[in-house]
Amino acid sequence: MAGDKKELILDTAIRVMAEEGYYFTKMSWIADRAGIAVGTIYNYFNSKEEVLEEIFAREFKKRLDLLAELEESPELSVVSKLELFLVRHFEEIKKNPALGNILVREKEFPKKEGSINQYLNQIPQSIKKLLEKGDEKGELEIKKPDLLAAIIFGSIQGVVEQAIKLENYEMLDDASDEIIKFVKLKAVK
Amino acid sequence: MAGDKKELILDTAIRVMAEEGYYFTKMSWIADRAGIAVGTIYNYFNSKEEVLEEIFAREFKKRLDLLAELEESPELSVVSKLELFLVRHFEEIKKNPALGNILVREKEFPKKEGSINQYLNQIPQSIKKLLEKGDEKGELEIKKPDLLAAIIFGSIQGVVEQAIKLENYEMLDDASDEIIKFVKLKAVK
Amino acid sequence: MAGDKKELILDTAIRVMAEEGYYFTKMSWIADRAGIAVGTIYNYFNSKEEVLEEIFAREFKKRLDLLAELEESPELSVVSKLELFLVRHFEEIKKNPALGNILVREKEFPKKEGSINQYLNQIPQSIKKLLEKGDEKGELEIKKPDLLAAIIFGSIQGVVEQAIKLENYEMLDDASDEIIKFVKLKAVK
Amino acid sequence: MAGDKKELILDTAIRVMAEEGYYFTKMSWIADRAGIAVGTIYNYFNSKEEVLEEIFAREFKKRLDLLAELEESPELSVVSKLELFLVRHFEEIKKNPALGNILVREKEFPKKEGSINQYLNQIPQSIKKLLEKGDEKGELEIKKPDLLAAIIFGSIQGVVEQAIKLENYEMLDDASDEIIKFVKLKAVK
DNA sequence: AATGAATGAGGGTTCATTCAT
DNA sequence: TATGAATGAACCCTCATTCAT
Repeated sequence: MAGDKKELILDTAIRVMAEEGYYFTKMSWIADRAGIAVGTIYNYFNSKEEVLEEIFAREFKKRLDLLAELEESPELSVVSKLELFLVRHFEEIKKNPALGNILVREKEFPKKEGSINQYLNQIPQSIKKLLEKGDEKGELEIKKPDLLAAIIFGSIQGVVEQAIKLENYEMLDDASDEIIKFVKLKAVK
Repeated sequence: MAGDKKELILDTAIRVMAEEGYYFTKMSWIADRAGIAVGTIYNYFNSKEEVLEEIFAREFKKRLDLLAELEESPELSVVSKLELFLVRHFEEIKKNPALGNILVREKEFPKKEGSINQYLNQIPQSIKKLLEKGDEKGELEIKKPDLLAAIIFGSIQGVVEQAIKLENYEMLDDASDEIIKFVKLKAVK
Repeated sequence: MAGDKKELILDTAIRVMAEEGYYFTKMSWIADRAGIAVGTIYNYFNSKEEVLEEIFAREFKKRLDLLAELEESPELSVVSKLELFLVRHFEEIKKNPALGNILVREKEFPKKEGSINQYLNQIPQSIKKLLEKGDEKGELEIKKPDLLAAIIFGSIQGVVEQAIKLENYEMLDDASDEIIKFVKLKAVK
Repeated sequence: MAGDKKELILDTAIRVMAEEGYYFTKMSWIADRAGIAVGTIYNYFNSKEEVLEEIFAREFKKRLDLLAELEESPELSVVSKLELFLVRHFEEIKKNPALGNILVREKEFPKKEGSINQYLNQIPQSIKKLLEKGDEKGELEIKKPDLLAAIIFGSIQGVVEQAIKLENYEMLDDASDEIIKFVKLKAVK
């Protein structure tokens, strides 16, 4: 019940923020769209920023959990792991493009530490680790893991961004295939 | 002289916004850092948003001009064109990372048409056109130009973003090479 | 039983308000400290202000009752009456300094008539009446009863205030003695 | 000019807060009464609380300066010093009773250190020091300086409070005389 | 009688923008 | 052109109060 209310607020916030952007979104709009009072939002969140943070925290947790899970699957090749990650990520975005929009766009919190930025950094970090593991195992040959991780993460973001902008969500179906081809360039034949 | 003042304001705005983010940046901070009065900014710009827009307009104009120029160079292969574009872009970012930071991060203007978004969309559009040209000429085989353009543009953004975050600007030197390898995957042998 | 709950609320309110001040005290804090729900407070009081009013009403009733009782004791001199009043008042404060703190500090209700101010005015009024009675009886010679009552009432408040601030409650033991010396200055020898 | 605006705000704030109490006073009322915009107040003060603090700081500074000045006048007896202090204080209150009202009433800031409370404590402290000096010099015999200072300070506050409540400002003319009689009780023969 | 989540009016504060000098 | 004090609409957040359970 209480969980439902928090969920309702988060879902509504995602929709409003996706349409308007975090900066333009007014707490009262979220309340109106959710059919509740402004004060109610503050029974579940301490601030507007915290609402956005919770969205990021939840979604990035999902991705990081998946990455962690994949990392501990010795039977899978690194390339397969990455592929599985991409497929799942794009599936999620397809289910909720509004969410993707936010995840891809809101990057304006350069100062505060315990915030959105910490999440935004963890994905490329994890991708980098995965690539390095592939190098160690002799599966891949990675000279510049930071660069490669940056490219892969950037590709993911770029695809989501364009898919939403062009409202062409089919693009997401082929995206993992295409990005993975790039990784395979580094495969030790 | 008047141009100098406008330039001073833009340069200062880039630095402040890169550090703080557009949203957090106060007009008075820009004025203080530039050593001028707030009112003076409004002699050269109509609003805070316009300052950001001018930054985007200038930088994207540079890139779009280059792309247009390249497009009209029949002697160059499409891959070379893209490569030249990437090299130049990363060079510019290396010269002024603060600028890169802004270009990559400020995406929160979903509503207004005549704004930042129009620029952010033109680059992938141009890349797409370039790829399609390559396909037409039989140089490349591009099945999904939107997707590929999204990946390339995303890669560019991702590299800049990580280079700035990790303060590893050498990454930018190798970035074009790496991204171009990906395009070459599509080359008709 | 019901009385106990009301008493519990008042006691808790006194403690919280003494620590934080009426303005800063939140109804939820009182509820938390009392181990009850906020709503329960509203079963016994109509508003936050009414809680404070009840505290004032009760404490001032005690003092005014005592003053009325003393007034009707023809066997006592006016000086003795005042002395008894002071002794009892300071005893009470010593028993519950938190209460004294509130009584002395909360004076911010200048507008509403049926409120705290009515009580705060009654004590100096009663002191004044007592002094005038002494004058009529030829026991004292009081030229400016308002002024003298103001000084006596102010002294009482001042002593309580400082005793609490300095956490020097022994000060209260000697206070009546000292203040009464002042009244004796007006005694017709 | 800038000083004038700050003075205007302070004067208006004193009047509004004297009528309504700090708690009830809205920043917009002060602005309206002063004929300026709300924002203008914030060009001179950082918060509502700071407005009140400045009022206290200024007025208490005047008193403390006077006390310090008197302390360094070896030709004056301690009793004369106290008398001069009282006379001046009551004169000031008579000139601006609204101010007196605030000084006497606003006591609700029990937590924050660098605030009103620091001032409210300094006066009794200074009076205490003065009394102790009198004792050292053999002019007075003070057994309990804390208590006596509390009584004197309380008397002062009480007189101001009643004078304002009863709108009987003549009371202030006789107040110093009366209070000083009390101090003289402690004079060595 | 007790609960505590929901309410929403209200207010302090911010800050882009203006304009008289 | 440059200035920077003045402006006031706008918005986040608070918290006393309510009421369905």
